[in-house]
Amino acid sequence: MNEARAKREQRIRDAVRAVPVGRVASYGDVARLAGLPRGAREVGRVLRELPEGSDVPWHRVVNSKGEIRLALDSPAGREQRERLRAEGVVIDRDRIRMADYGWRVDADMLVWGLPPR
DNA sequence: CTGATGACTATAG
DNA sequence: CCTATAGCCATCA
Repeated sequence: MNEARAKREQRIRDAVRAVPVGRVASYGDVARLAGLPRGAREVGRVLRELPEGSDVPWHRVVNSKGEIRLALDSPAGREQRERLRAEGVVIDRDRIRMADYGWRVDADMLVWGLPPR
């Protein structure tokens, strides 16, 4: 029905799947990784629509300031904090220090000995 | 088509 | 840190 849309959504989910355990990425980061530099908002929509039990690590996506945007008291909000803490991500005063846990694609690639570019 | 919406973001004060 | 403002863009009523 809507090929283009399905394709974009798939790319966004794949980009989120690329975020390593114990690291987080912003909506904008994910959008860029998915080839949609202006698609931060769409990333949010796609995550919001993920089916229960999806293998997409949606909890590793936060805003550019390192804040979790789901309500603190909501089930999903608690779930996100829970999962992140379980992965070793420190949430200090309701936010995550991106300097420490933000996924730096280039640096990680070097560490993993991947694409030189 | 129009206007409202929003798991967004950058910038200015 | 906070508020305001302005871009952004797919989606929906």
